[in-house]
Amino acid sequence: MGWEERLSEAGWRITTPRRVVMQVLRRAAHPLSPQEIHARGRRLHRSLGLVSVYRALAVLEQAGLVRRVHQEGRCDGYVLASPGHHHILLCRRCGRALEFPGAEDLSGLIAQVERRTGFRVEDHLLQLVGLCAPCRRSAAG
Amino acid sequence: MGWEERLSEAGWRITTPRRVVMQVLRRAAHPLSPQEIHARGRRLHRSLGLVSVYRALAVLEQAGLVRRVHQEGRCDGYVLASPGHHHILLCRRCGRALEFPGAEDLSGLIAQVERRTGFRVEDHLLQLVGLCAPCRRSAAG
DNA sequence: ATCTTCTTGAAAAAATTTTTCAATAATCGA
DNA sequence: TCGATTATTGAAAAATTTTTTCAAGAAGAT
Repeated sequence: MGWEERLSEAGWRITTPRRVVMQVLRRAAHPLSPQEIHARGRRLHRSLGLVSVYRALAVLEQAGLVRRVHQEGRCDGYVLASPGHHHILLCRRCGRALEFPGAEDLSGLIAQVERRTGFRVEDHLLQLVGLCAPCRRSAAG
Repeated sequence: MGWEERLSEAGWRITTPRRVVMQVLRRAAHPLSPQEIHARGRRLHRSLGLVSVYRALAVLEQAGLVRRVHQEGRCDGYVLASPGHHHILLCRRCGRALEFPGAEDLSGLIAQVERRTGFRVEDHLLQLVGLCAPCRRSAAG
């Protein structure tokens, strides 16, 4: 099922700003801030307003089509999100963001946490930071 | 080793704003924004400026004494950080933040990621969201 | 006690995000 | 395909958050 269909089924309209944001993120090699999305988006749709980028991101994030990336210094980056749970791999050199599928891998850890703390874990945010394969090869750490 | 010593050894001075921020966070039951830290801090030190809170947080974070908490909507919350690597447990009901020690628990997952993607994982950010023990008992989901 | 230099607080500037509102465009039903 | 309905847009303004600047003040070393 395509993203447009998913948006529709969630009750949202398919509009030009939303299409443009998706397209910009699809082509992006690394997480983009609203400003960056706006700048690139205008090349596809001249009259695109920054406000609409903010609004589109909010809607797309709610629909699970887009994901916010959390970094030390900045938390304003967005990437495309595949359906299902994924972890994020962030390359500290080229900035590329990769998705890594699966949530089961954490079940052992989560069970341990629940046992020791009495916490009931419902969700999680996992981001791994390091060097992607190409950057590993081409560079001195 | 106390935090003051750790700060000193890292080359920073022990100042009133930094002391106040630490004290406020020590007493806090949940992550606080710079604004909130400022408001509470002024009760301990009248002339405390908001700018100094921002600056103190930056320094304390660099020194590993304070940690920023990343949430869906807001990423401006800070909590005290214990030495060593910890994961964060966030209660979605009362907002409390707990630390959970250990990084080894992820080694299996990390090895798997490295094997499958060629990524070299150097660091990670893991936050678990759910219900803490008291909230589990006292509340309907 | 004094000197050096890091740090502070206030004001201002910059940057980011949200609100408002009339105009526009997406979807639905005929 | 054409209207009618209503969500959505873009621009301006407002609100909020964060950073910069700089003279005055305080921390730490001698």
